[in-house]
Amino acid sequence: MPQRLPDTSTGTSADTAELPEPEPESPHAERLQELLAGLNEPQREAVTHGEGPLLILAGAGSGKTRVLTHRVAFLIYTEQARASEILAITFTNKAAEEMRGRVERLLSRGTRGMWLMTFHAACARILRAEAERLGYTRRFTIYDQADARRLIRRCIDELGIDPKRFTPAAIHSQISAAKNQLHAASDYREAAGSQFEELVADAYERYERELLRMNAMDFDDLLFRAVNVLELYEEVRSRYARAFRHVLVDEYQDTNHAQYRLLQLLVGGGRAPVRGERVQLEGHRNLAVVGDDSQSIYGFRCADIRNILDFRDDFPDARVIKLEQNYRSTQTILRAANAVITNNRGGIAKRLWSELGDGSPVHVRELEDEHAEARFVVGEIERLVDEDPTHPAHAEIAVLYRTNAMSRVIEDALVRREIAYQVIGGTKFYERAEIRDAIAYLSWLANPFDVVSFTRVANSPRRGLGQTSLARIVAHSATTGISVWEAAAAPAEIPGLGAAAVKSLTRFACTMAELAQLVEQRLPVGDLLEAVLSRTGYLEALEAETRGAAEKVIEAQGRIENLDQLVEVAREFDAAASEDDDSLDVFLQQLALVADADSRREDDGLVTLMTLHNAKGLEYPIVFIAGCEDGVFPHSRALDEGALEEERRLFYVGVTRTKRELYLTYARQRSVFGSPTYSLRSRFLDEIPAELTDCEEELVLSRAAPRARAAPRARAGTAAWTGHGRPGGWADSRAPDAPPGRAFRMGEDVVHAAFGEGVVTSVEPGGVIVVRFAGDGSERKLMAEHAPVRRVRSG
DNA sequence: ATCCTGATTTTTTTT
DNA sequence: AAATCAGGAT
Repeated sequence: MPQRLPDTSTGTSADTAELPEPEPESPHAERLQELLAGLNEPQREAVTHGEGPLLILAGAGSGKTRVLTHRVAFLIYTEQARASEILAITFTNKAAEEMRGRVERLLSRGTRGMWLMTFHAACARILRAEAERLGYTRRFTIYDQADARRLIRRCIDELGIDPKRFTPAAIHSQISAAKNQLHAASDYREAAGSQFEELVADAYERYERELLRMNAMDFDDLLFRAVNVLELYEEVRSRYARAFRHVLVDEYQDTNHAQYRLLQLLVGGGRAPVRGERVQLEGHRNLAVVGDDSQSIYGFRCADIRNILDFRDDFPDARVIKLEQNYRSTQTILRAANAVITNNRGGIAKRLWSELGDGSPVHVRELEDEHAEARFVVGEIERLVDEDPTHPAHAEIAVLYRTNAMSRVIEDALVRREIAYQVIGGTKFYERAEIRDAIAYLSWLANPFDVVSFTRVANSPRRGLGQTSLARIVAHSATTGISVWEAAAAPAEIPGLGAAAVKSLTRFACTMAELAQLVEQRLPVGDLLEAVLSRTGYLEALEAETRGAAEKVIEAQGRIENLDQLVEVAREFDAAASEDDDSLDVFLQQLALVADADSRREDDGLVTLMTLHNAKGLEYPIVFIAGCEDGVFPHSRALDEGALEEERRLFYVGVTRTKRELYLTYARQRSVFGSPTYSLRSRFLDEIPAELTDCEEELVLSRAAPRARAAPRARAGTAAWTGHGRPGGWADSRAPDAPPGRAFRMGEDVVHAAFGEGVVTSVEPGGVIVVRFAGDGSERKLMAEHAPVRRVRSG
């Protein structure tokens, strides 16, 4: 918020570069000594770097967060920056919280005023202050993935696009990618080469119009619009650029183009101008980025690894510091990780080393199926906790997996053995229907144009306002240009609305008008939320269910509990928040950007379960990685898309979470979508030198022929044919490192020697693609490798 | 408008 | 196996 931005008009006098060595009599001298003690040489160099660009290449476990937090403290102690002049960006809320806590401990005081948050949160904050310049109000709504997808679905319905042929998800991911490259709808249209891309352009244009009309932004817009506003208004850009005298970015390898551009706008610098691109900006260039190209795992979110690889092109004078000493893992684990990652090409050479000794070998286990795997993991956890000489606590153990769906079986096994655990991520608190309903009520109160929230809430609880009535209300608001709120307030004006619907809507609008009064009166959001839940009849409807049919009772009770929890969250917010005029907006913004309420707890005697992606940045003495099978990890879809190297980096991330004991397990058989699938052990397992593992038979065989053991199992995989009509299983998709050009993607235009032109409507495991042909409209499954089919060059 | 049922689809990964 | 969807009956 601009009013909170410090006045930095006073120039830069004493607080510039030259003070790595503190004056002995400086008031902070003692604290500075303390701060720098215990850092190794390169770490200290990074922490005490003065002004100007800084690239820290930080291998896994090399004390990256330590360097960042200490650097922030250093900047403040040496008075190179005040708290409010620091912008420190992380990728996840979890990381931001972690960092805030550690900085507070270092400074032994609060960090208020410091912008320590995710990219998205920082952008949202900038936009709440500046969005009016772009035609939004400051109370704009943030649509999450699900909301955005609903809206896209409506757009493509209205365009008459067959949602079977082009799914909302496929179109959304195209639009999302475009936004992350800072391509507006018009840019996308210009570049569109295929029929599919033309359709996406139509959808994109409409979607954008709708978002603006609804005064709403999706996640990608937060970045895109923030960049827009900084590019369009030099005065805004320079204000923020001056305000943030030091910008620090964690996980820089995961930045995408929009994020990259945002940073350039804030600090100046940038690559040589590309045609049509405005680069080369004035600025203080106090940008410190930390990252590890080997841990880049967000390519699917348009992360561009070149941002870190080319940092020195952007800032030729950048100081580059490598952190290569690992303080986390045993030598064995590091060797295993390094051995795997060397199979990737390119990247920045690093020599990670550790003084922690060899430790145990990597434990590799083959199990019959996912249930046996889960039992093994749980049994081993019990054994370690009871028998291991180090007596690890449950909290020191993490179980990692590739996809959220895999947690279930492991959870079951843990429950059976009565071991307490926590799942990070997965089914998120805020994705539950009742929570989303409650939030939608609040969103519509805050933003009367928010059609998505209105349609979610209007008939929940049941008020007899079905699809047809809702469509009429929305259409009326669109044609007359009034907000849905206003449209709903005057039901009689809406053409075609039935008498019953008019009556019902009148009542509903009245209730909402009353609640809007409460918003006007600045009721604390906790109280407001309670009022919403009771006056709209939402809670009542749920309570009615607890007295109804037996099966639904438990569920309804759970929902009520969840809502109580949300009220609790709101009350905590009220307690913490200052007396803001717009607390409802701030609260909603916070909810939109914080993924899960039940966040990670420590020292709680809980085993932790999470996806490999969620594990980034964390460490555990004991780590299990389950599902090390080709097709699962590396994921079959990643293989199809030629993203093997990214999967390998993900594996690297998983392995390097481990301090001491690493378990890699795989199952010969696993149920996928309810039907049994046979698979081979992950190729990544074979990339670990056998002498580092405890699987002795493997040692002999895999030296001779790495796939020797796998081969017979490939034949065992013949059962896949008898199994459940998934011919080939993963075995065929195994064509190692297939050139990325080979893989077909959904929506691509292709031409077949016999059937003519068509479009890829789905990509299946085993190199099978489904193509719908324009000629006769037929849909056929083809083996991508062998069928006489090729991609039509778009354009 | 709502509810039921059978069919179809879903699983990457996250802000 | 679970969740969502489409179509039809009430």
